[in-house]
Amino acid sequence: MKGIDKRVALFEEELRRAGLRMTQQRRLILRVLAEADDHPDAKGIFTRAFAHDPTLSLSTVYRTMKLLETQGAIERHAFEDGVSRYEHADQHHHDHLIDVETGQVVEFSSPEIEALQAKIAAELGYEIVRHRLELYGRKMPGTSKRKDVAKAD
Amino acid sequence: MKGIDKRVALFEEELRRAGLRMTQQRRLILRVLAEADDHPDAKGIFTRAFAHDPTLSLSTVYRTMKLLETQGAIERHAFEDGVSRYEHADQHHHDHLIDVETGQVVEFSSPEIEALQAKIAAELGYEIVRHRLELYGRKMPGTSKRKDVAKAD
DNA sequence: GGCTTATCGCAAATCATTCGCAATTGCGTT
DNA sequence: AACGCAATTGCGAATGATTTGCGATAAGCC
Repeated sequence: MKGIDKRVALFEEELRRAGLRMTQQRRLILRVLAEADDHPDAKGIFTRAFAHDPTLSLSTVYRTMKLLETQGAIERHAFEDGVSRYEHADQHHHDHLIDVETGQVVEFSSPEIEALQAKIAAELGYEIVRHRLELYGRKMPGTSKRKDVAKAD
Repeated sequence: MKGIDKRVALFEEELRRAGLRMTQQRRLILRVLAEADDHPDAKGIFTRAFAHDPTLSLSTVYRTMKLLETQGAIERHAFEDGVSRYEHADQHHHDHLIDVETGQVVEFSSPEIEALQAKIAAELGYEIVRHRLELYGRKMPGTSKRKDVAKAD
């Protein structure tokens, strides 16, 4: 609740700097995103925001997501279900593990894997611009470790 | 040229076993796929096959790709451009490095990364069912290493 | 050769996402 | 507080990849 308003204000500044406007719908979508602890898709964001403002349109959600992405405020991911899912980008880099049964998304990061990726790319004569790493797994019985758990819709 | 016919024959057996038929169009698509050393999408496969049989339809290509995928004869990949690309599945497992400038796809495999993935998943209480690893990179000047290079359309 | 039904070609249907455009609304300026 | 204009919105239509319904065609078994 506290960090959210600050983030919205910061974003408004960035917009202004680019000659853009902080509209009611952008403010609303931003709030929905900030309150989300999962990886919602456009329709999911629209549904949540629509509850607060029934005049909002899905097009505006898509347009805003694109804007937020180019501004670097959010990250877009396309998992195997084909739709684009979003999450705010104020955190450290991480990859995703998707529970094939529930669709739940668990975040993780591994400097070792990143290092190996860079090494492999270098061996092939490339430098990495970005990467996509998704693990699709099934919960093992008996184990109960936790870490940055976030569920998808 | 030799292995192709054999592979087609093997596939025909599998089809028959499932009560399905080896049609002209399936034979043709299979041949196109076997001759491809890249990762073509449905339209690309259609174009190549259409050159040999102008009565072929794109629907048939899509239907055949789905069939081949469920039969495990091919693998489908959806890189960042959004379209599904296919490659025959008779090779060892590998991941992909995509040249962000040319779209060229380089294949590689890393037992170390696979091991790390399994370890990470286990720590989170999961066992991996499958994964998706794509590196997007840019060719480094001066370096000239090669390895399993395959270009996209 | 004939029969059954899997498969095909075609056009229409989906689905997520984008776009065109007229109506609206931020917001810097009076 | 009102003005003016470009940025933005909502809506519906357009897109592009992929799927599907259906009548016509052709595998494969007798």
